[in-house]
Amino acid sequence: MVETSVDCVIFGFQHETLKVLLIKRKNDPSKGLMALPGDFLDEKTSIYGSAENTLKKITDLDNIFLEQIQAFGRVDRYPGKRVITISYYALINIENYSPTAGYTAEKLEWCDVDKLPELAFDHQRIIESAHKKLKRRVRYEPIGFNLLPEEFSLTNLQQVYEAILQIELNKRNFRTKLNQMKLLIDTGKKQKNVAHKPAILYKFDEKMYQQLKEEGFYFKL
Amino acid sequence: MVETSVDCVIFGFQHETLKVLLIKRKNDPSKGLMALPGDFLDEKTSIYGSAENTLKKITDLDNIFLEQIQAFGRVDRYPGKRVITISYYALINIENYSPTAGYTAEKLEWCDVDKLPELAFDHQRIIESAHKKLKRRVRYEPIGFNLLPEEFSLTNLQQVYEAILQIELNKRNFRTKLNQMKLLIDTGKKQKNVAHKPAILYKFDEKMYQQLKEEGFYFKL
DNA sequence: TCAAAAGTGTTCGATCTACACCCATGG
DNA sequence: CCATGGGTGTAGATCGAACACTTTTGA
Repeated sequence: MVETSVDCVIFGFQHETLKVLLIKRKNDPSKGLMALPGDFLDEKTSIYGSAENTLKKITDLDNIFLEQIQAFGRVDRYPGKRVITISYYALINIENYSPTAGYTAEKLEWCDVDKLPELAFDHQRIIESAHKKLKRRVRYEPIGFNLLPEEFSLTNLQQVYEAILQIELNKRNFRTKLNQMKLLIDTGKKQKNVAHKPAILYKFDEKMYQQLKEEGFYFKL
Repeated sequence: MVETSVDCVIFGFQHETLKVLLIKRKNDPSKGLMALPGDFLDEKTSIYGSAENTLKKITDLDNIFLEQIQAFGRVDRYPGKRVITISYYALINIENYSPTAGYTAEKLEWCDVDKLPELAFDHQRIIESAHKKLKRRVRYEPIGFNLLPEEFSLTNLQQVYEAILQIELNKRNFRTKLNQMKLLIDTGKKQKNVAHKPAILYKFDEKMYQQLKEEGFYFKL
């Protein structure tokens, strides 16, 4: 019999770098190694629901951006028995996150996406796939916002994109493009206590996004 | 216990339209309905391998472009028991295809991708996902070639892209772009017995593609 | 008054689009 | 010699990269 699990690649953004939330496994197999949070799939839960539950259990967050990556199913990916896994990636605002309950016994760690420790099973590959998918998705859907607090500056946003894509972007052009899209609302607020001209804080215009989406618009960075 | 199956969306190109290969189910559940070819996953086969086997059994073809779409796992997607499915899509040259053995008992049919009959389970949704994924993939990897015979004209190729993307493309610009990419080899041959200027036949330059890929090139239609 | 980062104007070249035109073949 | 689809040249618009510049704040 083939068993099925669900694993989550949880991305966060901190100190201008893209992070992944990993756990230290407290049980065999691969006890002690770092790994993606996940669970076995049970008969009464959809796979998407199962990913939501995993996310909730570990971060205590609801209503998070969550998208399937793909299924991984090589015969030898898991020791001892046949387990295929269906992987999801999530984008969260690291400020809202609070490590909780079910996972307190384990060590939780935000790791740099390009400085990963040794990982259990094929989780390294899964994270690579997740990052690759994110890189693509981010170019034609405005999902980068999910990694930021509700209010953010344009520089914050640019840094998110630079961290995800691992390239430098031109400030002038980045701002011009974002302006054209009309997806940002000026909150009227500004940064405080910064030793330079304070940046305007924006928020993402969810309604405009839905509207543009229906018109067949697509976000192009 | 959750069971796992693999389903294949097999795309072909004929009469200037994009087609999907469907079977008529000979057993319950959904006996008599049209559906995607697929199989249950067994313990000793990778999911990719299982998709390859399905493809081989139904088309007798090897070494085909085959890519995972995603897993579908709503609780009620399959009647009577819990079955999740992992879906793949394939691109084949319809001329090479020969319906064979394992499936002779069933009716096989190439259906227009936008005139689908009533389908079993959630296979309608799976095909829609496949088409959506194909639309995206085709814009940054030169996979359209897989739907054509070894030698083809530029008009053939343009029609493939128009059928996949369901839009009209400008002849002049399409050709200019393809020229820039240097992915085509002039075979020196021409069409015969056509009542107009015969078109030059090209083939896809596999080596050049690999080389460009390593250099980080990306095909942009 | 200085450093630091926010924010803007503008030029230049590449790319995309649209249209017009010529070419080779069978009937 | 005509209809048909193959194949090309080019002007104008649009887009993106790059650079230099002004602005506002805290120290």
